Amino acid sequence: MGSSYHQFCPVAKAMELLDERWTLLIVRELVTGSRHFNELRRGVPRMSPTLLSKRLQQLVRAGVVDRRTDGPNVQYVLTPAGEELRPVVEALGAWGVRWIGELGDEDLDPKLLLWDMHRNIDHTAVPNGRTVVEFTFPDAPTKSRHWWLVITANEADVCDVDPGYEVAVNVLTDLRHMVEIWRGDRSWSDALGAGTIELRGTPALRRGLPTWFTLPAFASVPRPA
Amino acid sequence: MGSSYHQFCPVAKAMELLDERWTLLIVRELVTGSRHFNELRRGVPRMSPTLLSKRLQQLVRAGVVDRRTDGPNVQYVLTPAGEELRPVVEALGAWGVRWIGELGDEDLDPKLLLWDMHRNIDHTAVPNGRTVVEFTFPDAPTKSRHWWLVITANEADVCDVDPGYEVAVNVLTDLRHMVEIWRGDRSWSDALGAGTIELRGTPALRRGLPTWFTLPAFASVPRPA
DNA sequence: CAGTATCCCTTATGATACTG
DNA sequence: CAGTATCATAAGGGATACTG
Repeated sequence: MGSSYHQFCPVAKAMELLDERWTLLIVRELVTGSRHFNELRRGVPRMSPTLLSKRLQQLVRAGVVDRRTDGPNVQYVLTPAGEELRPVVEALGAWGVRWIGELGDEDLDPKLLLWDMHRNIDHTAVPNGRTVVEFTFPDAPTKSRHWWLVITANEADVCDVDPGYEVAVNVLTDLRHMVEIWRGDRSWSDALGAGTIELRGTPALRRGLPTWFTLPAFASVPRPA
Repeated sequence: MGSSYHQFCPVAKAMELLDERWTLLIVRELVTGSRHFNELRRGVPRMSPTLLSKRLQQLVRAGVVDRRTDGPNVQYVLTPAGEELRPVVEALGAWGVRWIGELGDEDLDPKLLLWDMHRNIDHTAVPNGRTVVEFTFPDAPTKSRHWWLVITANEADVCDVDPGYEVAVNVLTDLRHMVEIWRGDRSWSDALGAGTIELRGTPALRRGLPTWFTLPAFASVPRPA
């Protein structure tokens, strides 16, 4: 646990738990719906598993997370106390998207982007059967230039190798532009109009694609003038 | 500045700035209205001035705080971006007061308590002229057992030595109980009824005293059943 | 009042490899 | 899948004293 501030103020008491590196990002992952250890890892890929494990234990001890085991099965679930951290995460997201606009190249992780998109798919909007979306980031290093999202009725998988299925739509854009759309810094239609992003596929599928994804909540936060 | 999470998520970007030790407590102080270096210090007494200075510089660089100089006079003021951290601080306070109830003895700092009370006085409720409130914490070590609040029309001073003026009301209670009232864990009337706190003075002044202070915002947050 | 200057030292955490 | 084990480094930060 973080060391004490020696203050009775609830802000200080809350931060004793929450100001440690990574902690609130794990809460964010849990709020987003991740439950399994390796699922959480994908949301915080730069964190060592040792540290993730330690943080989860701290959150359990703090009463924020419940660790449920069912045989070999392990789940991490937010307690009521943890669930009430959602407004904190949302407030931070809203603030961050308004006031920390500048992203470094270091912040642009295609794997993280695809991971995030894959769990925000509106399956009711995607055509029936199997739909494959290919992402091509011409500016990315060779090995992280191509990604595939394989979407079925109630699942979606991220691939960094060609799964071999027919591609419905190919999304061509610089990684940064795709991230900007995803964060709500720019709308699909703006980016398409400006030509910073290109969709390849049948007109119907190209028109449909932007509706297949539900942008994160903070994307709709109005930006400062 | 805190090191990068290498994530484009605004929660992560926000936390790169805010998850460093003390940072959000300084923001809390600024939100509360403190402007001067030594005024801020009193709100985070366990922080070394070097570190406070460093944090303030970080906040200035991040565009959250504006450092204004007028000759020898220095003021730290929240920018619009900083002002918008208020909801974050409030969300943390509301969460903390609901879910981090247990205070260690280490968290009970009488100086901090008096400092916090002194800036939350409703001067319109206090009798005209000079009003002195003495606090006696029988459980505290000798040197921090007695405190005085000297309230005048538009000022209030905290003293740890008897200022010599006539005392209007003497508040007698364990430090912990006073903190509980201040945090809203318990109401004045509850505590008075239970006898965990005692007021000495004329009936009118004793009745009036609870109205002289405006409890912090989080005090009114409903607690979990 | 508004900070700097040092100094030491713990401990947090990144990196990597490994296990049931 | 769900973690543990180990290690070495950096640096974060506490304490204290001092200055214009």
